[in-house]
Amino acid sequence: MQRPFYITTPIYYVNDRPHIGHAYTTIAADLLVRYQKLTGRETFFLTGTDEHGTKIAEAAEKAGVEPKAFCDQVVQHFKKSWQNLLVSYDGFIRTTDQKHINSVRKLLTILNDARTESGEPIIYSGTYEGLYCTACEKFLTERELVDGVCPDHKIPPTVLKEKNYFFRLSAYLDKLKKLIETDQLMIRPQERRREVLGLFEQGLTDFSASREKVKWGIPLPYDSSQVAYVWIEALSNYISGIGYGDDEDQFDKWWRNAETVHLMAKDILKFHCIWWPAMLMAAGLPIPDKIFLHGYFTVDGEKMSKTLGNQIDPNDMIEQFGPDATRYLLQTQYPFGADGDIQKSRFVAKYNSDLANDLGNLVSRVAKMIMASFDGKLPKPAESLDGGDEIIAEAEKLPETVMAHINKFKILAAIEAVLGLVRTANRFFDTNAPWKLVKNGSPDKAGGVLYICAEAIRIIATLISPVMPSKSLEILGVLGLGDEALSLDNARTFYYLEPGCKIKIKGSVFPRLKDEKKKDKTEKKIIDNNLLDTSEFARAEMVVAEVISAERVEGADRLLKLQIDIGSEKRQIVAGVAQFYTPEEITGKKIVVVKNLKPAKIRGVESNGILLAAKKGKKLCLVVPEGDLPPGAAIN
RNA sequence: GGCGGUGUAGCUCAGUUGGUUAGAGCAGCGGAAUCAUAAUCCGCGUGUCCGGGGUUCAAGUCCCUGCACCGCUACCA
Repeated sequence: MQRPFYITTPIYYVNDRPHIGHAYTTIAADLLVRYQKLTGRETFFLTGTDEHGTKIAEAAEKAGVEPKAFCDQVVQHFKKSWQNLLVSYDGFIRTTDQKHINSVRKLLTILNDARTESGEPIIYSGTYEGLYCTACEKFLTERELVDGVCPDHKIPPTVLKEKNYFFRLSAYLDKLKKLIETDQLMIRPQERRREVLGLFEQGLTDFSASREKVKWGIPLPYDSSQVAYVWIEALSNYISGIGYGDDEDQFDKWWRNAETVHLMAKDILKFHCIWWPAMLMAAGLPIPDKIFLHGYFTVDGEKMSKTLGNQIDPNDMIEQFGPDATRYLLQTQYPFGADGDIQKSRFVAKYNSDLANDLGNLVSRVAKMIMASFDGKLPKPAESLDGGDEIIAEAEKLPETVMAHINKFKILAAIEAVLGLVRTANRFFDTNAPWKLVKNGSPDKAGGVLYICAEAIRIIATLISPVMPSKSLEILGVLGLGDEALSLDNARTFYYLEPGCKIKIKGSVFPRLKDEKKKDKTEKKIIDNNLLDTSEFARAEMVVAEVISAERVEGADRLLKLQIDIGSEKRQIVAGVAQFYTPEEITGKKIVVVKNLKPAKIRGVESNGILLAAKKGKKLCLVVPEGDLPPGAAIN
């Protein structure tokens, strides 16, 4: 008997609607769990939402509702999206659920009482020092500051200390490192595992376990003036969602006795691969078995961004391709785990070649011929068909091949293996040409060809069902089967279909799509939102300037410090062009600068203005006046 | 600059612990067939496996080095 299988996605922060990134991870998890289910394994799939924190509280206030009510609304978008994408989770944990809160409080209590092997408390009190904006009532990172002031309130933050509890991560580092090295905590892909091990070399410090100033959160059981730190709270969802502190039997089953897998994108590597196992060790709980971190994708070679207008909305894809093909297309763009590029132009081509031409057409030609030549009844198998033994062998071997890939998270390889059988079946159909056999008076032989193809289709539909759950059922329906047929065991055995069973097909399973480009609509929308008033544009005072001298800024490889002449005066600016221009090259050039920009300090160097340059990918060019104009000439 | 990654056919990528003539899909060209969603099937690729060293009987596959690119990170007003 196999161990039960437990898989999670991260919980998603509800300050955002679900986007393609969320969808990608969640579809992958759903697909992996469905494959496990095919083998007959008991499975549990947990996803959910992260709903605490200052940002949420603020967003709720803006919307004029209580935080909880605000979250309730956003959560519906997530649930709806997952439903639309055929994601079938077993648990949906919200960090505002009472059972989550209870669970976190239990964990915190245990951690607070626990001691390290050398007898030190795991949780200790310390001070956190940071930049605090009194108007926001929150700590800001240096990165968030604009010109050294709070971007919202334009006031400088004060350096403030607050009491925090800390988690003694340092006590677990050696042990944890060994667990990772020995794969007892299996981190995949390998490059991510190396990255984690690299973090140990770079030094890891204890982290905050609580915050004092945050209000929307879970108060510590032992100090109600503090709230559990976001990562402590969020990571706990993986156990609160399966009964920790609530239903011990369930927790035993899914955490202590199951194979536990966390799936996520690589950005949250440190928290999951280091903090989370350390917390569990401190609490005396088992660590997860596997952590898989998939990569990031770009769209048409560029990072997704609103200004580029190259985002992919899962809902748009569903509208164009349907939920099954959307899942298929997203998972076949590049290998799972690696970084990759999604090219929208490939969607239609891939859909047509794989799904319409190969799979859909196979189903169609086989079913229609059975209907036309065999009265819609599945004919009997026949002997000695050209390539018959080979296709049967390939089909019977396929379940093992597919699962071997899936168990290594090689989703693309698994899918391609299934598609291989589709191609074999089309080839088999062609070489035996049953339509000729019918005409030549060998209907039995023709029937045998069709029987083998029908069986291949059944096995294909079963093995692709985790990727395309509803389309697979539609295909099985053509063969007169339902979801009871969906199991790996059934896929392993040929001659499952009874000769004589009714075969019927209505339309096309995957109708061919026209390859046309009609995305102008969305592009226009984005431009409209960005329209400027003439007066707004005029606020930027641009002038021609001459570079008098230039030098590199020490310790920064992108920065040049420029002394420039703007006619009325000489001033200094800092520009991020060092990778494209040497100081010598840029000296003497006439450039365009915005002169009425707030002064700023960059890398400790004062900058009074910004120069104009055009950049695309790896190329950057200064914007220069086409003719000869003196410094100070205004640009309108 | 630090850490990590990548570099194989026009494009997207496979190439397992080093071992025979380096593969697949897509696109392209030519042909066959007409059951089927103008879908399918067959044939066609001498690719400096980024460059340079090295280890080895043997390297796309290991080691060193250089270059290019990507991600995170610091700095990009």
